Amino acid sequence: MADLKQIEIARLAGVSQATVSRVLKGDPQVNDAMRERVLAVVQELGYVPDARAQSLRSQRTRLLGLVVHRASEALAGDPFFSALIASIIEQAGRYDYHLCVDTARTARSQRAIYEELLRTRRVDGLILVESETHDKRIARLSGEGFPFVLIGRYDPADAVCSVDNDNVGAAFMATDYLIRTGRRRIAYIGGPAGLTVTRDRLQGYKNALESHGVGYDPRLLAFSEFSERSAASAMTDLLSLTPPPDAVVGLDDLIALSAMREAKRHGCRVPDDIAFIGFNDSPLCHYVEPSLTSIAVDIPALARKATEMLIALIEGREPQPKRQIVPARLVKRESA
Amino acid sequence: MADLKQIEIARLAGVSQATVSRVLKGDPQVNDAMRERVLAVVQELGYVPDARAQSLRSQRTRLLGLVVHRASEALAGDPFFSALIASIIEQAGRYDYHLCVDTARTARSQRAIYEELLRTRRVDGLILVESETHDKRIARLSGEGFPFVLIGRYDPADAVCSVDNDNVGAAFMATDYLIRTGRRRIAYIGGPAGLTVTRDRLQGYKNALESHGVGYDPRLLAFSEFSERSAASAMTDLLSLTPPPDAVVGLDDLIALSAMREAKRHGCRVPDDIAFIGFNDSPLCHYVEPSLTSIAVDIPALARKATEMLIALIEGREPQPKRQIVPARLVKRESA
DNA sequence: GCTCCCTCAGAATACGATTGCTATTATAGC
DNA sequence: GCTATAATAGCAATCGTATTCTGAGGGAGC
Repeated sequence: MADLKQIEIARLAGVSQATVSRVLKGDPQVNDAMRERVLAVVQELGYVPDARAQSLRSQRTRLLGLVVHRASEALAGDPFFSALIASIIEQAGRYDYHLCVDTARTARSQRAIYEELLRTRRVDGLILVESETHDKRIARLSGEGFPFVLIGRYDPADAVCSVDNDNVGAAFMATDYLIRTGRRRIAYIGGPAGLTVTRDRLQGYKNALESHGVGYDPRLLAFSEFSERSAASAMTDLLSLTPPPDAVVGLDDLIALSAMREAKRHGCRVPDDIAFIGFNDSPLCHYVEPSLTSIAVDIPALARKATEMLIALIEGREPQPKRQIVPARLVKRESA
Repeated sequence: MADLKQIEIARLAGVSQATVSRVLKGDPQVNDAMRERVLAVVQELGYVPDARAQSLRSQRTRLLGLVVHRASEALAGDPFFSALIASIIEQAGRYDYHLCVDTARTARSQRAIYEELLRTRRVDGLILVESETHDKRIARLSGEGFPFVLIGRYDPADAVCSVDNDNVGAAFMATDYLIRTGRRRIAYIGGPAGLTVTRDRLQGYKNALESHGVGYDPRLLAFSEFSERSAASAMTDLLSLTPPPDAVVGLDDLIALSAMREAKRHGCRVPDDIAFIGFNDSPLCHYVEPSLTSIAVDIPALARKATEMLIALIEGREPQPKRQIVPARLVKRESA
């Protein structure tokens, strides 16, 4: 059953191996009668071509690589990644590609990823997620002309293919919603100040304030590390203002959630006294109390665009545009 | 830089291509001086062998396949899978293997997995997660002698390699704990009835009841899909019993949380009126209110054993024993 | 000095599928 | 009837590496 080769099919069908190959590739230069004959044998024996040989000959593995720049422990707890992986698998499958996933946490494994996946031609292209310290790698990738696409990072300066959420628009949406529902002293708790995502969402926040003529108060800005304590402490500071904020836009669900907890601990009622909005619409949002209103990132769209761009690159087409933005969506729950 | 072949290295080092191959494979039958000479050229040019050619020649791709029998939407929200994937990647990497992930939910994708991954020899072996008990594919895999390992399923009858949590023991632990803390009408919300994990945990639940002489009431059993709605609806049904349950063992954290939420919506106080225990100890458990007591599954151990067994099979060693059990641990929080 | 053995590197081949080129046949056009 | 043309299948080279086979060279032992 297993371990059949084209040449055996050819022998049994009384044709040459080249003909079997042509039939399987759907080559029109094959007579119908002969095609039938070959297909009958293929069907009967359940022959499937050997991907290894095809890869060598065609110089294509039909394998995409997904590299996540995060330690596996951090990856482990984050549902964003299982969603992303699942979506990419699904999209890749539509084009007969498979997905090879790797994490690049240590320096050693970073080298490993790039060398072992890419230079060895094990995959036809790469999708990179959450790359931060990789500037040199990206330059190298571009330099070698290897097909790759970034998710969640962009650099207007370079002509690299990327897909990202509409962070400015998403923060605008959150802030706009809060203003429309009567909030006026809206605080923003960002992540580390250096991150693009922190800056972009701050911009969206400011845009919304301005578009409604709501005054911008820099004291309502806070920047937090990605830790529960840091977010809680930022919240405490905000609550000491007079008057205190009546709403908070958090950089992500965990920051918003930690802030919300802290506010409750200070006796604030949510959403009556103060409203909260997070980002990512993680499963967490459903389960906390009050449930957290959040800006949903359209992960399937992110995956679809990234996959399609990458496959286009692999197959020699030039994707237009090189940078794609996926719109976000407000998921209203109890906290705002 | 790219697209170097052994033969070019050979030419530059003034040796034959075979020698280059030998040096790279660490063949001892090669003179030190010549080895140095070759390695110098390899280093300088940054040559890496082509994995496609190696695969064809060696009949090994050094790629493991991970097949998850769940729709991508269900996979998406579940942190268990990102943890599992991350751990398997890490373990596989220690043996210089990479991981190819696929989902198998639709008939089309099932065919895709088995035909395209395995029969095409695209991967050297498979790890199957959450396969249903009556899976014909598994019989076929065994029949064709392909290396594969099951996670979360076993069948004492067949000699298939598998790794599983101690589901019976874990559910026993949960139920036993509830009984010891005074609960008597303990409900069990399983997943789909065909899954081994559903059955095993049910068994552990029954064992605990029996060992304490607590009566077993089949009306306290419910089976849910992996969706919030389904779990909530199961909970609603359970609450309509008289008397209602005073505790719930959920198949996983998401099911337990959905049920807990639903119970609270019905006015139940947790844990006073009703206690909840989930499985997987996902990050979620910390953040909900009350925080969820959960049975922690040792995912890294699961991944390590599965990966090691699979690689053993691939490399022709017979793993002993064929079935491995990973113990669980109770993480006590507020909900029970 | 000769044989024997041992070490080691090169030549040749295999892995299984694809594809450019060629050979054959059929058909048409004159 | 003969050539031009098209249709179609086969031959053989090729993809880049691993490995078997072969042979050259050197040292040891008599």
